Amino acid sequence: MPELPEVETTVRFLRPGLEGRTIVGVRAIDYAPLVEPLTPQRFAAEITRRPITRVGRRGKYILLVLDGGDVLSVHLRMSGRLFLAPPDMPKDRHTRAIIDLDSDRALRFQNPRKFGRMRLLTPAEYADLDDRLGPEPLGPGFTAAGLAQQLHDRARARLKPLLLDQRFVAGIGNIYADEILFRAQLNPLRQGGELSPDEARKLYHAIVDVLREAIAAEGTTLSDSGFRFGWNQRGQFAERLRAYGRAGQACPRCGTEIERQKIAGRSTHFCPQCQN
DNA sequence: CCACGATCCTGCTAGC
DNA sequence: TGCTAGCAGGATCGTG
Repeated sequence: MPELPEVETTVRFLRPGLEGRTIVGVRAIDYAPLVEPLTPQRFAAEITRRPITRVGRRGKYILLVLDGGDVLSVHLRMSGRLFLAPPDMPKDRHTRAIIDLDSDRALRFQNPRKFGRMRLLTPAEYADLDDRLGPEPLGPGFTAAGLAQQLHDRARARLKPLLLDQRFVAGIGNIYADEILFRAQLNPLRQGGELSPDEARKLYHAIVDVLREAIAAEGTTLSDSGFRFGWNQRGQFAERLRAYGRAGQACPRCGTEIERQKIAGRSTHFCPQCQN
């Protein structure tokens, strides 16, 4: 569930409750890989008593910048939720960590599938992470000319796996990749190098516009177990999806049936008529 | 360089 | 209605 718009929505709701607060303890870490390579005890000891100076996002990573410059990064992967709750709220079976603060809220991490990860990074380690990620699609460094160059550099790769590649552009996942290609009227099997300058520009604007609109709608919640932010609120973008999850339904642009096909190992939804 | 499949996990649901 | 196989928003690694 969590792609850039969902992570950004999460960050916006966490920020007021986290910035300026100090971590006073860590509870409920029930499986080691969550905080590897540290042990849960070591992880807790390392972050306890440290003030949070800033809350940010890079791609799909949530970043808590600690006093001194170390970064606590949180990746929600497929099923993670991160929210502020009363410290004494009973933990359910998906609660994987509770970070206590010097306030009346605690930061709670829920993660049914245990794919999510938290890591304490030194500034140098964060710089490495930053280097491994492509441009922020909503940042000043992402331009139409830059994207055209990147498409040239990755000329033989298909568009769908390209958009999913976090080194290409940071933050796009399966839902928004399909929505972006629908918006740009590009077939997911097209190769980066074969796009005309006009098509590359369309792709650029589709990336920016779809992500902005999804953030404005506070993300996509597809099911009861899907993405939530704040106090269990749902995102509103699901009702505005035009390709993802709509296999067999009429294309909202031309009426042709939306097709579903496995590409890059991921279910891919597109209009065979107007994405050609 | 690129595609593909396996892997890490658990919950949900489509189909029988 | 009840069961179960297969699929799911992510990322990484090994193979060909």
